[in-house]
This record gives sequence, structure tokens and C-alpha cells, in this order.
Amino acid sequence: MPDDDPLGRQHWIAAALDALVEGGLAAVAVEPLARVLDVTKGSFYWHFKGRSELVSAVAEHWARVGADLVAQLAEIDDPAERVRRFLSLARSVPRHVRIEGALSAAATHPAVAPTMAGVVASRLAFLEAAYAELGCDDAAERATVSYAFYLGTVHLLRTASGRLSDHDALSGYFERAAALHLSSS
Amino acid sequence: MPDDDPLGRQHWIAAALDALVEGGLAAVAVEPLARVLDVTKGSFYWHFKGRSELVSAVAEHWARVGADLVAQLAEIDDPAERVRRFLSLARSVPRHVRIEGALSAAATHPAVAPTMAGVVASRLAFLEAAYAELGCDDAAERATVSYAFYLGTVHLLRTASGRLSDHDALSGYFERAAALHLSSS
DNA sequence: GACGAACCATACGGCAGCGTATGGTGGATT
DNA sequence: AATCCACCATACGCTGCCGTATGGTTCGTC
Repeated sequence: MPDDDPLGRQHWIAAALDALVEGGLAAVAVEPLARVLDVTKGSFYWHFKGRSELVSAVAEHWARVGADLVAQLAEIDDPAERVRRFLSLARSVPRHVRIEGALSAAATHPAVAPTMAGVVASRLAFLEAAYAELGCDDAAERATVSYAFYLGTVHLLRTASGRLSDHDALSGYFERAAALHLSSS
Repeated sequence: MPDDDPLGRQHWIAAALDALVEGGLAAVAVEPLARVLDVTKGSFYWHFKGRSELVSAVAEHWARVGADLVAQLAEIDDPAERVRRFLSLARSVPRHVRIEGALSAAATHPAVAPTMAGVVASRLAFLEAAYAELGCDDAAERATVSYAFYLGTVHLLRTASGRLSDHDALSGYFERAAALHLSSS
């Protein structure tokens, strides 16, 4: 958990995150990153076994940050508010969400899929627990529905951000979504 | 609009669709497809200017099929039923949805983005019209929320199909989702 | 049965990224 | 001051894909 990595590793990971946001997972490539960092591949292959080790390091970095965010939400007493805040994560942590969008687009990549599966499971558990606390007998289904909405929102923000751009409209959007998802059946 | 293409084109597009479903857009590559079709690149570059022409042809093929599906739904009188049927498209046309998942994952690709934008706009219009018919004053927001759910479901089916696998659970999932989305605010 | 067009094979050059092998270099250690 | 190690540079070969150039082959057409 603590960043006991030799300093250079984090350096590469940071650059990879930037490239990921800009050009997707395909842009997380050794030689282009080396050019950006003004360094040669010799450095990279000192710190990493190969490209896929970098990719999974990036994925796990993202997963850790995301887990921290959800852990903060878990402190909230009111389960409805927990759901609301979870759904609007897409607005409150834009960079993290852009990273997530790029990783989601590459969710089938072998170096991403395992981490991604863990994150999905943990988030569904988080949502299901909240809905269970709210007394829903269909907590699992509702959790999946809510998470699907969250995923779609992340995707829309990544690909059609024009449609969710202005900040006021975004607030309305998330309020409306939360109201619908929390409505009693 | 009519398929006036010389026959060989469709041949390549069909193979590209298979590859797309299997390995994502990266698998839509000229030389691998040629191997599968047991033919050489000479054929490909006769029918297409280059790879991106194939990619956009694939995207537009998908868009046409999808538009037909939505056009069928538009015939339904009851707007609520229209929404229900739209949301559960993900279940009723599995192959089309797998193609859509792969294309969505590559939505930022230059040869996909324009087509994708058109599809998003047309579907949002479809949903917004339905919600407006239902008397919702927040039809646009609800349409976006519903479409985000749809996108997320497609994504889950592609990447975590284990969580939505059994057919009975799927029915419950879509019923629950439709009920929530159609609940009056 | 020559002709042209549609279609495909052959063969080539090029590029970009991956990974390896090996040789510096600077700073801490003793 | 010699040594060692973490760290990076240099230089190379390899693979996989793209795109082009050009030469067959099989037709229908006259």
C-alpha cells in the first residue's frame, strides 16, 4: 500500500496516466513515453519487466485511488446519501473519471481485466449494502442498475462530453438520476 | 442506403464484424482478416481505400442495423412500452449489442466517432420524445439518464457478463430498471 | 478470339513499437 | 581511492501491420 517504489517507477506511471487520458491505452507505449520523459527505453526496462507490467501498474494505481474515494463515502451514515454521492463521483473527481473511462474502454485487456473485475465487485457490494440498509428487498438488482448508470455516465462524459457539459445541467442530471434510482418501487 | 456494394465488400465487412466481436477494433486489421478469408491484401485494397474505410464501413453498417431496430420500436403506441423495449434491446439482440460494445469501447477512434455521435443523438431524441409523450417536463434529462443506463448495461454485458448471465435474472434486471426509469418524479 | 474490366496474387518497402544486450556514469559505501 | 550498485544511454534485431506497384486470371462483350 505505501509507495515504497523506487522513485523512477512512479515517474513512468504518472506519464502513462497522462498518455492514457489523452490517447487511450494504446498511447501507453514505451517508446512514446520515453520521448515525453526525455529518457530512453533503458530506463523503462530497468523499472518494469515489460509493457504489460506498466499497464497493470496503472490499472492498480487507479483502483487504489478509486477504493479510497469509495472508502470515504462509506463513512457517510445515510445510505441514500451514500448512493447519491457515489453516482455523482463522475462529476466530483473529473481526472480520476477520465482515467476510468479510458481503462473501461480497454477493460478486456489482459493486464486490466483482473483489476477491473475486482473494482466492479467491490462497488456493486458497496451499492448493494446501501440499498439493503434502505430496506430494499431487491438490493442486488438495484445496485447493478445504479452501477450501469454510473458506467454509462462515465462513458458519456468521455465520448460525448458536449451533452453533459455545462455545470448547472450536470447538477440537475445527477439529482434527477439519484431521485429515480432511490425511488421506492 | 441500398446495398449497392459490389459483393466482395460485404464479405470483408462480415469478417470484420466477427473480428470486432472477438478482439475489439484492434482486431479489425487487414492482414489478419485476409488470412481468415484465405485471400490476400490485394483483394482488400481493391475494395477499400485503406483500413479506416473498412472501420467506418463497419460502424455505418452497425448504425444502419441499429436504426432499423429503433425504427421498429417507434411503431409502438405506448411510449412507456417503447422505453421498456428500448432498454431491453441489450437482451433481445445479443450480437448487435456485442458489436455495439466493441464499437463503444473505440468510440474515440476517428473513423467511428462521427457515426457514433449520430447514433447517440438519434437515440436520445427517441427517448426524449417518449418521455415527453408521457408528460415529463424533464424529458431531456430522463432520456440521458436512461441512455446512460443502457450504455452501462451494454458495457457490463461485454466485460462482466458473468454478473448478468442467467436469463431469468436478466429479465428481472430489465423489469426493475424500466420500473425505476419510468417512475414519476 | 482479341479486348477490357473486375478481381486477386506476388512481392516489395516502410514504419512503429517491443524487448535485449551491453556499456557508461555518478554517488554512496568501506 | 577502489568498489559497487542503482540508473540510464546506445545500439541492435525482431515482429506485425500498413500501403503500393505490378503482374496474372477469369470473365463477359463485340
